[in-house]
Amino acid sequence: MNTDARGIAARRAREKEELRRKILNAAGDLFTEEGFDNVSMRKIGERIEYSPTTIYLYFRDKLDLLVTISDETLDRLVSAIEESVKEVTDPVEKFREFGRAYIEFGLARPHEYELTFVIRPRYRGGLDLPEDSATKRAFDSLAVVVEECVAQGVFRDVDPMAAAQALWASVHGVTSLLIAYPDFPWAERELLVTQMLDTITDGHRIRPLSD
Amino acid sequence: MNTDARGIAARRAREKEELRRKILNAAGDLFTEEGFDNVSMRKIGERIEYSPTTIYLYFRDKLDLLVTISDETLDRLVSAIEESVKEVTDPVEKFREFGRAYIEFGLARPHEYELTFVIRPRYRGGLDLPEDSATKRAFDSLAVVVEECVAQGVFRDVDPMAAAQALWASVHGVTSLLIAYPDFPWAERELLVTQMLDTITDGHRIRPLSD
DNA sequence: CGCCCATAATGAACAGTGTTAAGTTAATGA
DNA sequence: TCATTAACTTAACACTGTTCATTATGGGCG
Repeated sequence: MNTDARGIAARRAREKEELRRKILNAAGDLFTEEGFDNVSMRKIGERIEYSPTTIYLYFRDKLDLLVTISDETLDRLVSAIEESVKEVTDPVEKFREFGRAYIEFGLARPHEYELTFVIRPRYRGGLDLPEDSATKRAFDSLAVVVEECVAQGVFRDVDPMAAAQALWASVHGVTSLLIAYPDFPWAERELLVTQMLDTITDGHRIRPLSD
Repeated sequence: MNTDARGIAARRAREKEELRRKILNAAGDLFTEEGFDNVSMRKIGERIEYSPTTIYLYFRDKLDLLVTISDETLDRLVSAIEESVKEVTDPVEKFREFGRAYIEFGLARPHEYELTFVIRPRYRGGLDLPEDSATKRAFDSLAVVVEECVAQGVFRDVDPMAAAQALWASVHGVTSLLIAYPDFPWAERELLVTQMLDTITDGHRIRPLSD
């Protein structure tokens, strides 16, 4: 979208986009402050100093807000992972880094993470993976990393996609549980995460280091 | 609670308990049929042919229903695991069976599982582990199994509690994701689960089977 | 300039929610 | 038989997401 164009129509378009962003930011902030269910359209309206019904001129409904916000979170998660991973060359370490970066992102933004991976699917079933989405890209590149590990003879001949999905499941598990049960008597967080990543990585190895 | 006693007071107590169960069953059925958020106290009342407010004579609020039902689910989960595990003697296989039985239970009752491990913590933070709870018992015995694996020299000298929690996280991850994203292009379910459990188990081994 | 019209924003309303408090009914012990 | 108490219901409150008719606003055009 060209936001630099001049002229009246362009200014109007800019203003519209501006308010859209304002709504999105207010909603996002409120969702993370109070939790999705405790945020009403009226509260959002109040915060941006617009009538609640104005929001409906910019978003279909409350779920549309959730989806839009969580899509942005998804993009940021993928970016963060790609950023973390691109420095690592060894494929096995790269595999491990995918998991580490994922957990780090989620634990740094617990509310956004929950919004995206826990709340959203309960309203909108599928995490669809259009061919060009950042999510699909991330998944594919993780599968490629697994293939490299196998090709190098370090990993057993596992199904790369299944291995990628299993890693996702594990890191999502630890992330979401740590968020959901903050008062559970967890083992020291660093130990828990490290040990999990070690175990999964070594579990794929043909011949792991014996301590 | 003595439900066999005779007399008027006893009959009354029985009737009260009966209605309590009726409410619980109706609520539980509705929760799994329609989802927690889509079930209103009025709907529950309608199903049992009582006024909605009657429910408040038996349960503090809607959350109390959720907590009570999910506590029962938790008990059944633990029982199912104990049942599955008790036949297995080899500690490593036992460790694996903990995970397998957990996933099996969750996938067989997806709505109950979600209610217990996804929805409930979003309303009531802590999964508290009183000393005598079934949950605590299950966790402890899993940690013991890990200790046995270490003692036998099969597992590396990992922190048993961290290993138990990491296994929980992984199996919760795969269970909850499979439930939450039914339309995701998952690898074949059996393969995904088996490969995950293999990986985690082998990841703990000092000397795994090389493929 | 002054009118018209599209666009933006709003207020009122609807059907639904969880929950409380006052009111009604029915069964019991004295 | 009567008063008491437990069980249950009715009415209401404050709130929700959302729709629709209404009002304001500001730019294009005669």
